Amino acid sequence: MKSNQVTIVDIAKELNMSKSTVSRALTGHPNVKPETRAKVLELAEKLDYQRNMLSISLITNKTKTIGIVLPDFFTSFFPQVVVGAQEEAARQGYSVIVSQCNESYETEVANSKVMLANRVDGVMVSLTKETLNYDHWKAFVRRKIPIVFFNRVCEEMMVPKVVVNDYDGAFQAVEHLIATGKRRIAHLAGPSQLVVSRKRMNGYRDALKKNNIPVDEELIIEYDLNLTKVKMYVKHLLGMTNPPDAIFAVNDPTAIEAIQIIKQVGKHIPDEIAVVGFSDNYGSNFIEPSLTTMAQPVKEIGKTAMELLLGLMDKDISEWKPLIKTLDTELIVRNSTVYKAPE
Amino acid sequence: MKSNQVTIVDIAKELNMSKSTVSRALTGHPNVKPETRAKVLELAEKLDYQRNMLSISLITNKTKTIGIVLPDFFTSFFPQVVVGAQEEAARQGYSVIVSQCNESYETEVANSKVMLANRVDGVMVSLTKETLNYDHWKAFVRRKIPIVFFNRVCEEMMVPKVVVNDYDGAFQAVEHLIATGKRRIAHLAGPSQLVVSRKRMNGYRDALKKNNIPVDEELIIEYDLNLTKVKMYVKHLLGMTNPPDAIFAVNDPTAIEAIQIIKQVGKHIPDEIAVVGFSDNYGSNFIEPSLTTMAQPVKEIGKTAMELLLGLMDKDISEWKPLIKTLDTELIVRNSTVYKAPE
DNA sequence: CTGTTAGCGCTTTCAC
DNA sequence: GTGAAAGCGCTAACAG
Repeated sequence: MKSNQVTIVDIAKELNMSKSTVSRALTGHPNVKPETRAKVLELAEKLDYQRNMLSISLITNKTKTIGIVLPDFFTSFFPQVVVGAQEEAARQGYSVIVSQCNESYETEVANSKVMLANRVDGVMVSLTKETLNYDHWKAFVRRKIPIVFFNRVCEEMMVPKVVVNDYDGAFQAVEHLIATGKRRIAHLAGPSQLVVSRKRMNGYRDALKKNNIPVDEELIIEYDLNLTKVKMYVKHLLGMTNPPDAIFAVNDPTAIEAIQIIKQVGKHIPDEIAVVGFSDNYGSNFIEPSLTTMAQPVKEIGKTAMELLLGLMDKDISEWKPLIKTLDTELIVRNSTVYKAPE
Repeated sequence: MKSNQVTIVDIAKELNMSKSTVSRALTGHPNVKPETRAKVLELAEKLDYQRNMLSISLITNKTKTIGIVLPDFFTSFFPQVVVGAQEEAARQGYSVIVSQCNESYETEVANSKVMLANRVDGVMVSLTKETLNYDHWKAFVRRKIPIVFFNRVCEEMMVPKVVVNDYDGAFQAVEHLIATGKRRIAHLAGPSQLVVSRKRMNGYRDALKKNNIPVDEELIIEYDLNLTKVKMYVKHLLGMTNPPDAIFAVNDPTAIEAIQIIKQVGKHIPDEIAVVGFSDNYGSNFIEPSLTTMAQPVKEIGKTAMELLLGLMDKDISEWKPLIKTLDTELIVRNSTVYKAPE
């Protein structure tokens, strides 16, 4: 089956010159007679010639393609990260292969193989909540393919990472609750294998301690982020003899779920129980009451990770400093902690 | 700079055999002595050999890669479509390059070039709201690269398309409003260059006509989907001497925006004014009041489009029937049209 | 069963 | 300035 794409040979034949000349004309090589170049360019334009990156990649051993591997596409978080990353990649002449893993470790491994087979020049990775083994990513380091983690990072690998100040964010969020008069603050935490979960947990604990509020382990529920379980947890918390007066949730979907349960039960937010989330996902501003949350600079995360990654491109592996970029979160106060009547 | 990846030559040299034998062993060719194959496979495993798809693609003129071009990543709609599409692609051994265009025609054109340069085997496309010229997509047809449109389709190109029954959906949505006793139903419509906008508009008009409700052009506002404008439109509608008692919005973000304005103004939903959206995006179920909407089978759309596309792969261009697959929407009745107290 | 050869589309020496 | 030849990593056609 003959290709339908115009090649350099086609142009060379048509113009009765060598392919090297055509190639030179096309790539802007200086040693070409202007007249020749013009002829080539004109015909290329006319025939709608497109360079075949495949062959170039084969020669240069570079594909100008970056792989992005994500745990999920469910909330607005990761898609927005992709937007930021893709913009930066495009700016530097790279394209992007995205795959999401449905939070499955197996899919993550499979996706990493796809990236390898497609010879990406680098990968930007956020781990699934199941991932405990990193061999498939270490393979990239072994092959000297740059890798940058973001959000859900792998602590044991000495490669660049982009995170937000989860500890500080959680700390601030909890201090905000304390400032509004709350004292029994529960924490719906994420699974401890995720660094973000642990950091947010620590921020939560330290904020309480700093304010001389004893940490009540009964108020801390660690779960696997399977949202269907939130109902049970919230009901349990509300049914305690000494129930919490606030909930700090590890992320917005959890917080939103919690708000809905609390409303069903008929408790008043924020007076009886306040809620704070994390990330400022799409929807958090229009749930009723609107959700107070720590906003993450989503596009910025994508952009930064991509910049870091592309910066590694020409460098030797020895220069891959395990640089950790920490971006700032921002507290967005909404009605789930401080009620403000609409104007 | 030497590649860091193990090649067939490396294995052949190590094992002291020809590269063709190694290649055959690796690809499962029958004519290889089991013993030889075992040796090759073992070493390949040990050296962590990965086939270079680039060279194979160069030979076969197939990349086993599908491009997906989307107008935006803002709502949950397109990311979810990607999930469905990617699953199906992976199932059939294809990987996927995704790019989103920020609703910009120029970016769409640029992205189409990237797809071409990367020699994708096919593309799945949903147009930006700006796109009026389709030359960049027609180039794919000219090169016999299969193309399938979905959601925001190009009517003038005779290629397969995946859509939902926008007309029927709109019709049903409006009839639902009428069934709840509404008579003055406004329509916040999308830009008329989008087929979906026109179809939903027609469904709206016909539902009114069928129920002997005169179409009042003053109640129809066509806009460019720039959400910041919704406030003005809704205030205008509510301020009319004979204001509408319901709004049918072209999509959920518009409807959600409208609900927030209506609440600000202090009108009661759904009694004074009901609202219906389209798509059942993430968030529509937990806005207060929750949004009645026509749900689209998102993942199904992605899966179907990918199936259609991959089905075209071995076919000659003459067999690309301009098949249009229409998937069904489903009315989800929530509190923005029929108030139901929580249990 | 295995080895040799040619070639995918392009760039890049090395000649002239 | 331009052409000829080699080669990126792999497969396929042709010999043995």
